[in-house]
Amino acid sequence: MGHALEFVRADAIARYHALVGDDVFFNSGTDEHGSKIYNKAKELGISPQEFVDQNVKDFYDSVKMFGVMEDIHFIRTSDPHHVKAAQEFWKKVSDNGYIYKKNYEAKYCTGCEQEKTDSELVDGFCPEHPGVALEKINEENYFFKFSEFQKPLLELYDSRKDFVIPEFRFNELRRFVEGGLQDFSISRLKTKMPWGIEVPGDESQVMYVWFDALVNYIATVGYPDDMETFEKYWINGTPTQYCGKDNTRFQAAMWQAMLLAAGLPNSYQIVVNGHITAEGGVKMSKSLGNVVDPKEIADEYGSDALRCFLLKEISNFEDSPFTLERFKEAYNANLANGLGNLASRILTLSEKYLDACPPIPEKSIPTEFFDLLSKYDIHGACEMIWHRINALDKRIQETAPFKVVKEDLEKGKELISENVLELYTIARMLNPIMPNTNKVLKELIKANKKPETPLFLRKD
RNA sequence: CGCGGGUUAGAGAAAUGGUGUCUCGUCAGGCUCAUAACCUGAAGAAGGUGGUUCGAUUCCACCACCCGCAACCA
Repeated sequence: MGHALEFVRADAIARYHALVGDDVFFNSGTDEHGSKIYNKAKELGISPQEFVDQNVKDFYDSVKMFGVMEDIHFIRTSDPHHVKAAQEFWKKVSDNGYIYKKNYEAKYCTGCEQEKTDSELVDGFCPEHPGVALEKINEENYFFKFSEFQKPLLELYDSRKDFVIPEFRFNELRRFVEGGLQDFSISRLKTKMPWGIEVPGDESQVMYVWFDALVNYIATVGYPDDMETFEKYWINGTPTQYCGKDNTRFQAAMWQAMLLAAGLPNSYQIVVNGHITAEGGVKMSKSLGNVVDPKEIADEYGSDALRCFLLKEISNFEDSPFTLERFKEAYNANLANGLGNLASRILTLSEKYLDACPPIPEKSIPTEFFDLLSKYDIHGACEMIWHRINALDKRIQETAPFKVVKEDLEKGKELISENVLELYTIARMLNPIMPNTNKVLKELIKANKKPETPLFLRKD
């Protein structure tokens, strides 16, 4: 579900930019390297490549499932182009003197047959094998001189007031960087973890997964082959990254340091979402049985309904709960009783009394709406739409065109036309939020036809 | 005193230094164009203690509770 949230929010912003005429390059991708993938594939008895090839289908499915823009670019970190980009990037960073080889001491739990990080240990022991002493194993890894980037990063943060959205995440990040940075291991011995991108000039090592994965942001816009596209969208554009709050450091600190190390311009903005939780703010987890599958929601209610919930009911940046109960409630209120019913009552009148759809003005979306979206206040933008929906319902009640039209046809037609036009504006504003509904509603209005079946059927 | 976030009606959210807004739910009334929908009205709320202020839900301090993070899983 968290994945769906990021996908849909990024898509809404991309659609907003497209709507105001910006040239949008919208990208998403999958990390396909790393030990998790490798182990899982081994478990299934297939090659890692076969495994990720299978997984990628889910990803393409979700484009439809979540109503994501069809011209989205999609990068896989196992793409040859990405592999080349990652190696090229590595060389750049290495040539600039920010990569070195160092002995790396790992703690290995013989009980789990796994390396353990300090944060995983409890009182110096593996929590699952508290009696078993940890073995220390040594290996040579490549390290990235992250520590040298404290100052440059802080300078970057100072020079870009809105570099990380929202502000409180930015503060959090700044504190982290101010607290001092340590160099990171960025490679693994191939003999231990063969599924990764080979380190240039060293066949015995592969890149550590996040190092290669982060490069996808520039690989997708052409780096290093198509520098024209790269220049257009990365150097001269406003490359904006979306991530969950758990990913802030990787995107807003490490990746930025890596870009500096390679002598490339930084990202423009990092937008950080909160997490979706289950009932009561607890984590969604299979063991607790509180997982809600976005695909099931989209199947039953449609992608627009899912999007509407994720964009309108989920907080912009804080954690928010997603439960089936809340979803249904919101669906019935916002879509069935609200938007759907409103469209139905207006279009029934217009089909009956108007000869054709009244002339539609070229532009009618208020600039305040775009202002909200430019600040990533998607929730606020939705509030604005639903405020208009409510106001229109109210106006119909008060002006009673259904009554007036029987006494004074011309006056009644005038009232109905006004309502149709307002409905059209609402439909337009739905473009970034609910792209299908935006289309369907505009078509109905132009054809002066009431919906044959309810736009959003009430569910009990 | 490791860092950060949160605490607003029964539930979920928003805004705000001066009548506290929205959605769901509850109660009463209205309308009939509409998807048993829609409109109006009512009841119902700021964790605690101090401080700044003419005035604090909003700013500050402290306390309580909840939640993230604390770096090689991304």
